[in-house]
Amino acid sequence: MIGDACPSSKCADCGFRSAVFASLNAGQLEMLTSGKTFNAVKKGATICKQGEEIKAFIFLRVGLAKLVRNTTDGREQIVGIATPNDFVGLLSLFSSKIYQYSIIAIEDSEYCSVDYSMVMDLIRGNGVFAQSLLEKISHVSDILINTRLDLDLRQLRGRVAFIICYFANEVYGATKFNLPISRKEIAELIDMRVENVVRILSELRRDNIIRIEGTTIDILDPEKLKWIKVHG
Amino acid sequence: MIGDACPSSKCADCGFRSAVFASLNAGQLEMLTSGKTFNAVKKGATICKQGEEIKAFIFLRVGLAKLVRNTTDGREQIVGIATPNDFVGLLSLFSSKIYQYSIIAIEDSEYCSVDYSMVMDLIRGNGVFAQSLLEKISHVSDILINTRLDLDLRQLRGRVAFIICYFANEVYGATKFNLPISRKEIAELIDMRVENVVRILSELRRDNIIRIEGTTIDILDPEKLKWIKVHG
DNA sequence: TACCTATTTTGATATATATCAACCTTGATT
DNA sequence: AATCAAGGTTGATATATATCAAAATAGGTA
Repeated sequence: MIGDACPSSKCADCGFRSAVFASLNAGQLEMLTSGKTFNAVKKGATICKQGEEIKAFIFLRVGLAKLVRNTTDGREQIVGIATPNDFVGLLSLFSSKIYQYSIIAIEDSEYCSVDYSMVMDLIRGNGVFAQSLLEKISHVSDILINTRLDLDLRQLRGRVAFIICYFANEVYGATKFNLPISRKEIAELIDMRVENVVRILSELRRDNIIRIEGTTIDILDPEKLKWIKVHG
Repeated sequence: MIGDACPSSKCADCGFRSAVFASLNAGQLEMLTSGKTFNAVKKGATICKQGEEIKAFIFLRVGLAKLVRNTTDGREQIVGIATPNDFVGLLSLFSSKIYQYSIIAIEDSEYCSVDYSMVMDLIRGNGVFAQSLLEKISHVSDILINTRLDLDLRQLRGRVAFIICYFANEVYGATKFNLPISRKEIAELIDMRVENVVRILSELRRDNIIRIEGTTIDILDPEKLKWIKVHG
């Protein structure tokens, strides 16, 4: 499960290149290729653990993961969802020596780890790369903060609608999808209690706004759902 | 009020140098010195406005400012407080062409503006500078996110205690201080209603945990306040 | 001073959310 | 098939928070 070769062994061919590594030259890409580690993990696997030393820069290539924070009083809080190409792994990379959050796969996933010191060398040696990394990390942080602020303004109905829209629009790009997280995890993600998540989902179903079949959610009335997300 | 000369006209002598600009060489510092604008503003002044184009990198040298977000439905939300040397002005600098938040002085303040393109040039030309900027922005974002997540776990009593402790410990370093923001602004900062802010402050006073004299707050029982902040 | 207006404060009440308890599903295991 | 554990669901109730109304206070201005 650890340290497999990357399917396309050259990082130059990897889909990620366009995203952050576009500015690297041939030599730097070669360094990256030989220094990275490819990993494939099953749903539920821990990719990195809160509190442990940061040794690598983590890239989600395929799949889905949750960022989890264990609070001092023993509760769990889901900080956000990491999707391929969004560089959530960057989050506290430069501000701390230890991971602020755990990253746990919520779908079968593939990711690459790039040695921390190698990334630092690339930053110092390539200003354009540094700039693009600044833009990425800034963007990821901004989205996270703005999402949180948006959620804070809403009451529970609006938060649940928000999260359904999020998975539909941002993650799956479809009105019908498999919810990758449990009711309890939804609760941890939007700061509410399991019972209320369930209750509100039931209400949305009763009002024919969504259909729930097992783990599948089907949005029947996107307009009404959006209205609840904004006003409710 | 705009474009005054900086008291110490060379950025090399400025207290900020140690913070981010330590890695700049003489020529780069000279460029910075000639390209920056120094500003002194009164309490209440708008330093930058949400939605406007980002043209400069803003540095708070002296004073205190609030980051304000106007929501789509007309409410105001205070994202955070900017203190001298903490580089809150960095927040969305690299992820957007427009300011995500307004910055408004809540005490008489002084700040410097550095042209956006100049900062970009420095990043591209000086990897160590880029790295230190990455660390700063990452740190600022991390604190903001973690604070928000902490607040989200608490109920109102805990949030009010949190904010009192914040001003006492992080901003003024004293148990007795002048609250720089109104009750309404406290409410906007920690997502609650003015009436409840007032009510809880009154409770804290009644229980001899704090004393309130006009705009001054005096923490009488730091231990109890901390307990409420954590458990309340 | 007298007169505004905004902020602060308190109380009564409605609404939203959490808690507690019970039961139902589902999937895994024996 | 029987058992079990975990997640899911619903209802009744307690608690927390928002809303509405009204009064007190402070600051600015004619």
